[in-house]
Amino acid sequence: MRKKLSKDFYLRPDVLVIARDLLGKVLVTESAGIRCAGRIVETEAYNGEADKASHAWGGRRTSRTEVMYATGGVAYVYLCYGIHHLFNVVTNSRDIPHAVLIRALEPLEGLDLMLKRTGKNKVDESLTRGPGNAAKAMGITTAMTGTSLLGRTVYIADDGYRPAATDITAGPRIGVDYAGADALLPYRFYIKGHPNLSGSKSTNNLS
DNA sequence: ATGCCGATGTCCT
DNA sequence: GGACATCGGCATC
Repeated sequence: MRKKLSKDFYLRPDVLVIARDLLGKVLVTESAGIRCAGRIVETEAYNGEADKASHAWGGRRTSRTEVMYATGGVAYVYLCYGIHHLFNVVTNSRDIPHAVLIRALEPLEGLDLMLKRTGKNKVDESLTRGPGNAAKAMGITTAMTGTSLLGRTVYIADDGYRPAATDITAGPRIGVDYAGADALLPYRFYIKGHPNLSGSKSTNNLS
């Protein structure tokens, strides 16, 4: 039984708490009556204007990033390296550009459609590992940016699953070396040892 | 197991 | 023109 997360979940002021709470929740998309779902196993928090790794660093506003300043509970999807569509959840109040990047999923439902979208012929760990792959499998594109997460096409739900607190780990974000000291902040959250995690063994604290 | 490379839209200098 | 919240393939250790 899945219960869609309410607006209040996204309006909370601490994006780090939200990024952590999203671990174990279920991301759902629906298109042409077919549903796909995946459990969130890796996230990254982007902490607003003060965070040098964020697209909203220094209060930058462009047509691409404008949606980060919207009231929490909408999608921010942007094109990375001109190829990959990356899915983020916008949080906090209007004009506070907090967001959480969904970096990896455990596939749960709609596997046939995920395979079709990604052009793969079998389900393996790579199907939803990493933000580009996860969005592709779920059918998420930049066309969805600004979409409410309280609707039907894309949302996040709680099915009662709770990761063990001892399995939740925080570490530095991936691919943000340009952000100087902010690159070292432990803003990446993940379920320790999960097979769908992005990053290397060392970044996942596995020897 | 690790490292380099190319693909390429949006933003910045 | 260059950098970038990435990925898969191929080369090399």
